[in-house]
Amino acid sequence: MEHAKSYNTKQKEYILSYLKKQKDVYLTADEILYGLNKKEEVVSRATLYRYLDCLVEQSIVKKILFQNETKASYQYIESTCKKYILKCTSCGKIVNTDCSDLENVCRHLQENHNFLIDEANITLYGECQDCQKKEDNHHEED
Amino acid sequence: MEHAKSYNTKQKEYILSYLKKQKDVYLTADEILYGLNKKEEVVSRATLYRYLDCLVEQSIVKKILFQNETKASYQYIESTCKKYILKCTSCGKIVNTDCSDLENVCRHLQENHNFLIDEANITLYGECQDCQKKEDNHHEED
DNA sequence: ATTAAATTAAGACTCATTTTCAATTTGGAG
DNA sequence: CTCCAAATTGAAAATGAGTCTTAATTTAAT
Repeated sequence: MEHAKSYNTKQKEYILSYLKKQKDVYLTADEILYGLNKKEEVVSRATLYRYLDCLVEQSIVKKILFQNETKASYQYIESTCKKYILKCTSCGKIVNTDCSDLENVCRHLQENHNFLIDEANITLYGECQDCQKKEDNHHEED
Repeated sequence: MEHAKSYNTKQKEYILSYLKKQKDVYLTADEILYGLNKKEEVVSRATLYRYLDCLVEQSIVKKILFQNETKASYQYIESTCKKYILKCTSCGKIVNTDCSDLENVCRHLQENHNFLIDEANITLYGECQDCQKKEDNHHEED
């Protein structure tokens, strides 16, 4: 009997419904607090963190600590159908994709490397198209 | 002229040569400090962090913040020829691989999704072979 | 040997997150 | 509905990784 009984509270309702409304966005705790405050749905920082942990535990919310960031980001899992995250290390832009080739690699890693990838938890870093173009321009200017 | 002149010091020598000796291991700042202390090659915490930043900047050392960990881990880049990291979320084990399928996906993402992946910075999470077996056993017992 | 610039160590500081604890809320039993 | 134990909350203190400050030391070029 791991989990105790759970009570419904307005704070939980505020937090979860706020996250559900966000589309394709990863929000930090501060951003969530700010968004809720604007709606006058005030929740304390401690409660937010506590409930986020709980939602992550239940696989309702995804928690990501992007490389080179100090704050964690959260997303309601069904808010995007695209699974894989590509994050640009230059401008920070996030591209969600469903690339089937990546899916196939996961199958390959399972079958040939005996490693079962958690596909809901893949983030690749690199440079987006715009930033690649900017790089090119800079080189031409030199 | 961005960078000032750099001096050689025994602290830098201690840190870099310690990292070079490690094979296929990712070490936290604390682990590096502990290792150096044992060798009586004492370096202050501030110096360690400062020099690590510098090594990361120069792409001599790789810095990774694994999901669900609070401390960053560091590795001398040439200490493994295998590029990609598979990390087991059950037991924490790290498997380094060179899987060419993964390499091909990176090419595909460049050619078809216009995203240039940083291949030196790929970590996938999942379950290693041993932990998958353990899971199976538990299910049989139920 | 001199000296300016770079580096160091120690400890103060920051800031995201966690913990503590007293006060409040929830929901089931009566 | 009323009571009450258990769960939850908010405020503030605590934690802990990493950064910054400062005075003292080291480096290396002259």
